[in-house]
Amino acid sequence: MTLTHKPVGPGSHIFLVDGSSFVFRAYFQSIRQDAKYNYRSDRLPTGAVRLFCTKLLQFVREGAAGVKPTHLAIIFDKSEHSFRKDLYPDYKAHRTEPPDDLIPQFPLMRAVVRAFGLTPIEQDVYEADDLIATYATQAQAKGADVLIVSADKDLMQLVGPGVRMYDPASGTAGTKGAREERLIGEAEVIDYFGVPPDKVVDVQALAGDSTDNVPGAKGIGVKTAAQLINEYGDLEKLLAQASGIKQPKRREALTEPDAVARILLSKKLCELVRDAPLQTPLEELGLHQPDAAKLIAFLQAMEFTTITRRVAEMYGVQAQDIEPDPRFLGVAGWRGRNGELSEIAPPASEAPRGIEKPTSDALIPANLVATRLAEAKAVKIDRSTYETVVSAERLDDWITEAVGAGLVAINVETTLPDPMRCELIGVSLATAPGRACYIPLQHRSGDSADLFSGANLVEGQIPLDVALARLKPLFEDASILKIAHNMKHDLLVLSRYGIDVAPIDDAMLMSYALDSGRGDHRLEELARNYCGHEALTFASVAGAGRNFLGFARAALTAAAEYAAERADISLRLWRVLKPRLLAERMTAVYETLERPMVATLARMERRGVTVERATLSRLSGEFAQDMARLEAEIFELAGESFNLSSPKQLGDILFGKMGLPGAKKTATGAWSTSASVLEDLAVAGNDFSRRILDWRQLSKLKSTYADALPGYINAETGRVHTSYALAATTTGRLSSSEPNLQNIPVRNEAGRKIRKAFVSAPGHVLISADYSQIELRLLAHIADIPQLRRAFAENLDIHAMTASEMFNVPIKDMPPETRRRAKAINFGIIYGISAFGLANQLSIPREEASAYIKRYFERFPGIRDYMDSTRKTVREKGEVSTIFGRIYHFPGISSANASDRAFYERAAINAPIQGAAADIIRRAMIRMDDALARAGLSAQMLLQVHDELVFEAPNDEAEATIEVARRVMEQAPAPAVHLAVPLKVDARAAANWDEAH
DNA sequence: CTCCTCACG
DNA sequence: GACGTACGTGAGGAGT
Repeated sequence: MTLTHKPVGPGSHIFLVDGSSFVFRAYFQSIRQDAKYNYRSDRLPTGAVRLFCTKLLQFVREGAAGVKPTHLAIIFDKSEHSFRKDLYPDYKAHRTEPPDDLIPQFPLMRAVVRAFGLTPIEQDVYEADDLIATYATQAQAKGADVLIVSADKDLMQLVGPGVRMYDPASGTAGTKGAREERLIGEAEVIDYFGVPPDKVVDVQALAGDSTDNVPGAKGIGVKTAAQLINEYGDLEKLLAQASGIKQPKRREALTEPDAVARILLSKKLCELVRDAPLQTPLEELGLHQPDAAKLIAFLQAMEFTTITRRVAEMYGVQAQDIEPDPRFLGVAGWRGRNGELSEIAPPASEAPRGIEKPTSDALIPANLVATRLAEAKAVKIDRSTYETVVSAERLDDWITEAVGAGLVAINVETTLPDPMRCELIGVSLATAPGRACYIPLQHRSGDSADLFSGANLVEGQIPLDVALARLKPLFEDASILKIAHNMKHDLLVLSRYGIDVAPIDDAMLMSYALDSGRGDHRLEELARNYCGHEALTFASVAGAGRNFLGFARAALTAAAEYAAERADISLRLWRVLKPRLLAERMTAVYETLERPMVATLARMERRGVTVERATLSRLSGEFAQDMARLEAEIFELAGESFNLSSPKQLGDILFGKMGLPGAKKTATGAWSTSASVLEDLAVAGNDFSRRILDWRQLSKLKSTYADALPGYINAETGRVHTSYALAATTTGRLSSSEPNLQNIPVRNEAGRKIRKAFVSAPGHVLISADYSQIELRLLAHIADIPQLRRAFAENLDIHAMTASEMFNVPIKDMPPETRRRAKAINFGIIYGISAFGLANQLSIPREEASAYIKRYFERFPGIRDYMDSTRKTVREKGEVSTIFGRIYHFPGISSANASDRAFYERAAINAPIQGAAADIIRRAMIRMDDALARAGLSAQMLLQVHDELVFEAPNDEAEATIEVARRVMEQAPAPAVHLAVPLKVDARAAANWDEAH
C-alpha cells in the first residue's frame, strides 16, 4: 500500500473504533426508531447498518470531540475464541446470543467499512480490545493523539497522556433514556473506578465483571476494590498484606488459596495485551478519500436514500448514474456468523413474504428489471468472442478480471453426467455478458482406446493441478460471488478436486423461486426465454447414439464454444433474475429455502449410503424362485404362456379370452390391468388375479430394487450416491434419482426386505427421524381448525378424532374400519377431495362418499373456507403461496377445459400444504449440519424422503443425535412462522433403515 | 418416446 | 348433462 500520509507522530489523530460496541449501540438505537427504517424492501434487516453508516460518515467527515481523524480503524472481534477462553473456559460464557435480526447485519458492517475504503481490523486469538490497546500504545509512543471510540469500560485502562476515550451518544436526543456523548479522560476514569487508569485492572481483578463473567473476589465490588487499591498501592501489595486486614469476610476473600488464584486469573483476563502482533500496521490506518462510486453502489444496494444523497453531494457525483452493488442485492447479510440460516420473523400484521408487491423501489431503480430484460434480448450471444485459455498467464488474467468484477459465472465439463463418478475435462468462466472463456484441462485425443491414461492428453492444455491451484483461491474467495446454473453439480465435482466453492448464486434456483409452475428451469429453456437464444446442445458437441464421442474427445473448438456459452448464459440469466427476485420480493425465499440447500445437498450426496450387495443378490434369487412358481401356475390357469410383464397381453387374457367382468379402460382405451382392478377381482375370489398381483409385486421388487440398486454402488466409495433435484417439482419438494432413494419399499413385508439392505457403516447406526402427520398439522394451522389444533396439541390420534367427530362414535373401542375411513378422508382433503376419488379409494359408492364429504365440511367448516378461498385466489391471481412465501403459478387455471381447471384447483389446494411441509424440512436440513457440529457430534445427514431425514451416527452418539435432529426439525418453522400446532418428530436408531424407520 | 404400472411421501 | 379426477414424484418394461 502506498502511503500518502505523513508518518504517525505529533499532530496525527488516531481514531480507534470498537466495532462490536459500535454495532450493538447502533442496533439498540435502531430498534427504538420506526420499524420502516429498519428493513430493506426485501425484509433484510438493515437498521443498525444504516446508523452505523451515518455515524461512520460523521466520523470521517467531521471527526468527534472537536478533532478530525488523520487515521481511523474499525476494530472487530473476529471469533468467540480468544486466548482468554483458553485461560478460563467460562470467559464471556454468559453472553446471550445476539438478536435474530442483528445477526445478518454483522457481515454488512464489515461491508460498510470496506465501502468507506477502510479495512475492517480483526484477528484470531486477540479480541478487539487487545488490538485497540496495541494500536493506542504504539501511537502514544510516537507522540500521536488517540481517541478510542467505545462505551466499554474495560478500555478505560488505556486512557493516559494523549489517549482519550469517546463514548458516542446513545438514543435520539430528547427521548427518554438518551445519553449524552462524553469524552473520557483521566478524571472521568477516576470518577468511575475510583483509581487512575493504570490501576483500573487491579480494581477489575477484585471487583470482577459479570458481563464478561470475570470472577473477581467474593463480596468485593468496584467501591471496595478501589478503596483497597488506594490504601495498599496496588493489587500485589494488597494480596501480600491481606492477612492483616481487619474485616474477616474481606480478609477471607483475599487470602483463601482459591480466591487468590481467581483474583490473579481475573487480572489476566482484564489486562489488555498491548503488544499483539498486528496484521495491519498502524501506519496503514491512514484515512483516504473513499471511492465515491463504490460507496454509493453499496449505499444504493442497502436502500439508504438519505445517506446516498448526502454522499453524492459530498463527492459531487450523480447517484442515479450508479447501479446498486450487485454483491449486496440479497447476497450479503442473510447468513449467520457460522453460515447457518438466519432471518427475522416478519411482523404478524404483514402478509407473508413473497406475495406482496414491492412497496419501495428506492433501491432498485424502477426500471432495472425492464432494462435487464431488454439487455438480455438485445445483446446477442456471439460465440466467436470466447477465448480458449491454454496458458497459465491468460488464466491469471481471467482470474484478475473476475476479482475486479467481484463475481464470475462458472461451469464445469466432465466425462459423465454423474458428478460422483465423472472426471473433470474443463472449466468455463464468464465475467460479464459476452466475456467468457473455456479452460480445457483433460481433453483426450481420439486415437487411443484408453481414455484415462495420461498418454493421450491433447497438447497445449494447462496441467490440471496448475489450473486448479490457480482457480481454488478464486473459487473459495469470500468476496467473489460464483454464479452457475445448477451449482450443486459444479460444487460436487469441484469438491472432489479439493475446491470448496463459496459464496454462490444459482440461476436455476432463482428461476425456480420466481416461476415455479411456469415451465421448467433448464438452462436451454431459460436461454430461449430470456435471451431469445438457442444454446448449443450437448449432443451437437459430444455426439449421440452410435456417434457418441464423449466430451473429452469432442472437437476442442466446439467444446469451448459449448462450455463458454453456458457460463455466459448463466451470467446473463443471473443479471436478469437477481433484480427480479428483489422486485418481486422473492429474495427471502431464494436465500432461505433454495440457495443454502445447494451445499447441504452436495454434502449428503457426496456421503452416500451403504447398500449391501450380498443382501440384494440373495433377495433377487428368492424373488426369482417365487416368481417362477407363480408364473407356472398362472400359465397353467390361462392355458397358455405369455409375457406377464405386458399389460396388453395380460388384458387380452383377462378380459378377452377369459371374459372376466369389471373391465376398465386406461386413458388410451386399452384394458386396464392396474392393481386396483386386479384387487377387485381377487376380492371376488379370483385366484388368477391374486397370483398376478403377487407376481407383479415380486417383479417390481426384483427389477427396480434388488437388481438395479447394486449397479449404483460407487466403485470408489463403495456407497450409493443419489442425486437430489432441487428445481424439479411444482411444490418445493425434492426429487431423487439415479437411483431414486425416496421410493424404497416400506409398506409391506416383502418390500421391507429391500430396506434392510440399507445399513450403517461399522461402528455406526442409521437414524431415521420423521415428521408425524406434518401435512395434517399444517392444514390445521393454515385453515385454522380448532378441533384439529386441539387434537394435535393434546397429541391425540388424529384419524380417530376425525372419525369420532364425523360419526359421533367414541374413540375408545372404535372399529378399525371407521378409523380407516376417516383417515382416507383426511388424506383426501389434503389432495383437494372429490367424491369420485374418495369413493375409489374406499371402494364405496359415490353417493356415500359425497355424504362423507358433506358431513366433514359441516364438522370442520374452516376446511371448506380454506378450499374455497384457495380456489378463489388461484382463479383470480393464477397463483398461491405457502406460509413461508414460496409461490406457485397455475397458468392452466384459465383453461377452457373444465376438468383441467378442476385439476389445477385441486393442485392449488394441495400445493400450500405439501409445499409448506417441503419448506419446513428444507429449513431443518439447512440448519442441521451446523447444529450437529455445534453439539460436538460427527453424525451426518444422508437421505431425505419428504418428511423423513436419515442420518448415520457413531453408535455412542445415537441418542444425542436424535435429540439434536428432533429439536432442529421441530423448531424448523421458527422464527419466520409460529405454527399454531406443535410439530412432532419420531426418531429411532438401528443397524438398518427398516428397523430404524 | 409414450404408456402402463407401481414404489414412495 | 357429460366428462374425468384424488396431490407430488422416478423407474422399469413393453410397445411404438
